Amino acid sequence: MTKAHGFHQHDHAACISDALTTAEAYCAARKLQFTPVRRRTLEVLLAHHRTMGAYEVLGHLDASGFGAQPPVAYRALDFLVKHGFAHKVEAMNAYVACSHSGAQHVPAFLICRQCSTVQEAQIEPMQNGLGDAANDAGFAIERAVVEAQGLCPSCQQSAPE
Amino acid sequence: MTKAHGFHQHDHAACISDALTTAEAYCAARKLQFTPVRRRTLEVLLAHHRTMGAYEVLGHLDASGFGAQPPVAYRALDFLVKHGFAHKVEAMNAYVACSHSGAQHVPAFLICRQCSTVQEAQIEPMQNGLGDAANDAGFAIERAVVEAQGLCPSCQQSAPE
DNA sequence: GAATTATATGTAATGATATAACATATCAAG
DNA sequence: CTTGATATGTTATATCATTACATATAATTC
Ligand SMILES: [Zn+2]
Ligand SMILES: [Zn+2]
Ligand SMILES: [Zn+2]
Ligand SMILES: [Zn+2]
Repeated sequence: MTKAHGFHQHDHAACISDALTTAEAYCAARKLQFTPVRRRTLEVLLAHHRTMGAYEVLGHLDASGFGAQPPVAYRALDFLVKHGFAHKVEAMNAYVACSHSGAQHVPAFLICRQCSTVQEAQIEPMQNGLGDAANDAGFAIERAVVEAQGLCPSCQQSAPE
Repeated sequence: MTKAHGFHQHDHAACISDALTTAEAYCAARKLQFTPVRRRTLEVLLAHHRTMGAYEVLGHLDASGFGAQPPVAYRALDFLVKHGFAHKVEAMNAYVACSHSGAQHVPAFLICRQCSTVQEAQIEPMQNGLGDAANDAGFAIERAVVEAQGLCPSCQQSAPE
């Protein structure tokens, strides 16, 4: 089975299973608790393979027998984001599974304003001009949010404006 | 009078008056309506010289005799953002007056996680690796959000952790 | 300059996103 | 087994943002 991954197709089943295996191994190595609700949250993000709001994720967790209140989703999502298994897309207040699981990276997103599809890209940490600005200011960067908004290939055709 | 601007001091009164003059001229040239509520909103952002939530801005507008309901602030802020007089810091759901008023630019922010001070920097649009990723994907970038989170110079001393 | 259209403002109601606080349960270490 | 740390569940509340609609002002057309 294939499914859209960003703007292309790919083997979705393998993609899910790889990401779960990677997360499991990462947690085992660091003695992090990859608990059922955290695992299920990652599964939900991976299965949908697009950005999801916390309440949408929560609906799936509730349906799977976990708690039904917002902190259930927010805590699991915070765990996944903290350890790099998922990212928060700040411009959408939404979450997405990481497409480069395992690799340490600065995530960057291409967000289509028409169809809301999001593709994760990788950028060079200090090669974006921001590093220079931070050095000049004496600012110590810990995390970077890089999000581009525009039109994806297919939406450029349907809305050529 | 001087006031913190990002991480340094500067002549704040001149900074406010320059930005208002620039906005006024820009609007006059394009026949945009720089109405009292829009002007006051920019004044409020400029006077505080830091990020402000929409409801905090709304409080000042209400106190100045404008409407007291959220759309009053959101509409004025949207106008300012649309025309480049202010920016939204997505990672904080907050707004800040532009520090480079008049110049067309891709805004980038250095956000201190401890004191919440935000400094605006400028980056080269297509020189940040994101341009390459977008070209590869056939994605047409219209707008970019670039926000670095970390510790500002003074907070590095007080929290050297 | 009156009629028409577009733009802007004010308000009420609601929706969407996120956290604080606290009780209970489970896990890790001594 | 006891203790302390971590994780989960629930209630309530805080914070951010929009829809819908009425009224007012500005720009355009005749
Ligand atoms: Zn990633
Ligand atoms: Zn699209
Ligand atoms: Zn700016
Ligand atoms: Zn600081």
